[in-house]
Amino acid sequence: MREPNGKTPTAPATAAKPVTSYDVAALAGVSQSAVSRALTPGGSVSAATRARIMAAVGELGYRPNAIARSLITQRSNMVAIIVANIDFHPELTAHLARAFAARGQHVLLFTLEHEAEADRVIDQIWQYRVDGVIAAVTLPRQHVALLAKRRTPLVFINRTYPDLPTNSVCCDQAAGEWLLVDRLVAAGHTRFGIIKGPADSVVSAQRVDEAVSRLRRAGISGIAFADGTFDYASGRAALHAMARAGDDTLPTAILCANDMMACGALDAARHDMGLAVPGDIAIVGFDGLAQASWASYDLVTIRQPTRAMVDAAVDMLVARLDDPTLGAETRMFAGSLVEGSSAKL
Amino acid sequence: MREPNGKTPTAPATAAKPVTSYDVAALAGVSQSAVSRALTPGGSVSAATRARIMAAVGELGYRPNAIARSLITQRSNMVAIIVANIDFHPELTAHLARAFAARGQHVLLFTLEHEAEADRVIDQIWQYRVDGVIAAVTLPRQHVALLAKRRTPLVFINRTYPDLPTNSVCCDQAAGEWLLVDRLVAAGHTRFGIIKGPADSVVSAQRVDEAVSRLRRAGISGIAFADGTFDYASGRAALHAMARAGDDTLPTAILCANDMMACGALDAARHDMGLAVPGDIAIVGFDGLAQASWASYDLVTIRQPTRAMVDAAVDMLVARLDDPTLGAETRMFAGSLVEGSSAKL
DNA sequence: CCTAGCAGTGCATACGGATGCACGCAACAT
DNA sequence: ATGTTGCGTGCATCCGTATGCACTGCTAGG
Repeated sequence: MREPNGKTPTAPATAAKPVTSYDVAALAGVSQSAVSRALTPGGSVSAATRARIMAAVGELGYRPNAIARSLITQRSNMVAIIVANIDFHPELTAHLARAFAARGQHVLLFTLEHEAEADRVIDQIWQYRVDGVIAAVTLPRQHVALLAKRRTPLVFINRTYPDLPTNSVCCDQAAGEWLLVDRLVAAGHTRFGIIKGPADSVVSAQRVDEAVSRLRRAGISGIAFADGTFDYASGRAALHAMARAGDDTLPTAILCANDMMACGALDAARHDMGLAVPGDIAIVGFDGLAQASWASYDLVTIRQPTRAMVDAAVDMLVARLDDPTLGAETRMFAGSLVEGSSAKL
Repeated sequence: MREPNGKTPTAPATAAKPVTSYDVAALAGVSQSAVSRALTPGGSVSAATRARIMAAVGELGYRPNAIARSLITQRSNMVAIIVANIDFHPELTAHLARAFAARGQHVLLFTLEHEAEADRVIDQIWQYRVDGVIAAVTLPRQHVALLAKRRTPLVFINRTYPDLPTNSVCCDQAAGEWLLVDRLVAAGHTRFGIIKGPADSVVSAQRVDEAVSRLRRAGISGIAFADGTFDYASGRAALHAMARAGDDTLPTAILCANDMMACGALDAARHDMGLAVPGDIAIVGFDGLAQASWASYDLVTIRQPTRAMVDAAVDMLVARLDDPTLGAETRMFAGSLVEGSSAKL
């Protein structure tokens, strides 16, 4: 059963026992180590032997077992990607997957809805001995420390830990918000509203804080706030809430913590309240979401250079796989103003 | 170096050699097999021993090595997900990831842009000895056959192979298109246009074919066609192309192979051509994309029950992991008509 | 002609955990 | 007191690949 019998030189369509390097070695008349060396780029094998082995590989349809290889080499060639809610940045995940595939790394995908799930995820990540981690979520500090202790490279996207040496690739949220605020102020707006993202999102907090401080600096007070959860419906509801709270003094400019909520707010203004955008009210977002530039919205927003950021993150991680002694690094990218028609600038 | 010396009862913050079940065994004063059994649900260990082992596990921070476990158990607890272009169905990937996480399976994500990449992907999948595969893309028949031969369960989403016994979870595209066509015909439309998806997409082909045959059946001919690539810009461009080609006889109803192109077509009509939707032209899509129901678009479309389909696919796959002898099965889901305002029905 | 060097090869072992098997020991029935 | 269960435990082995080491020839240098 173990040995191929003489009647079936080519593999029969039955049962298909997993074919190992020993099978290849037997067929090629060499040792298992020769097979291993023949398949390793730097392996020391004669051309003739390699040819015989390759022929056997082809005949048996042998593929090395990555699991077994990982066990011995102590490298899984897998990286974990942790995203908070994939719906919000689909292109990010897609680009990451492609970029890692190009580097010969495989992607283990983890999505979490609440920070509490981070425990479970970190546990799994560790068990699978991934080579590195890309996190587009905020992880508890103890987990960051744990990964550092395990010498597992970790690169954050759009978040940093001021007191922890972490690698990260960020879009300059401050510069982006300042630009938006400055342009809106210059356009004559004095009554501002801000639609926040979820309370546990550092990205939202950062954007909102920067906007507020910049507004204060411009001498503007009496900012209206409304809470959202980064999704369309919450942006739409937030503008309604603002209208209810502010009686008839709705702000003339609304800063949204992301594009999706800006789209919701825009629809609330235009469709629900019959307001003209940007005539009666200006609405701006942040992210550079594809849909935000669709003609019906055509948002004024800050576009993050997602592709470049992803490439940088992958570069940074791969560099640390090759040389674990590299120190912490933060690469900052500038967002670009998208001059849409949802605000007169 | 290998043995913890007396000076550091708790692990020092340096170097952090990987801790194995042998380390735990030594600390707890038992054999390695006892450790393994203590961590296995059905393991035969006394309560006292288990407690000692668990204490040691906690002290050392031991986590079993999933790679090593996979090697011996012949189960990686990983499933591969292959998606064509994650941007188009972000929620699909997200739901899959969550559903599998809930079943204790991990997700290896593969994205491909062209079918040619399937070779590479299948190779990788095989090397990692994944337990199963979910494919939201069309794979070459030889690869389907290969996976079947390797006894790797495979579940397709929204595609079937008429002559191959494959598992799949589908949304009834025919019923959906028929419903759209019937309603539009009943509403009095006689001049139809169809915006196709990419040529290599079976989903597009299926939707278009069903629409065409239903229109013929209703005695309608002279259908205008335009090619798209499933994305927003191509939908917008397609309507322009149709207007150019058809001189001044633009169809009064446009069937789009997906929602994203429908959004593009709608913007082309409304913003570029100054047409009223649905007054001058009716536009319908297919998918039930989140953005399609945003107020600015409010598309008439067929919503696929994505969550239910994903759950079904995961159920189907997991069932086949537990019992590989299960036969091929296809589960069909009905889409639901979303009565938006992009067409008068 | 002798020896150093080197390319090729096989042997043996390691990676880390799961599991069949045998054995020790206690509880129970006879 | 003896035989029968059966639980808890350790020993040994296995999964499939990579790699250090020893060994074989063969070539080149002296």
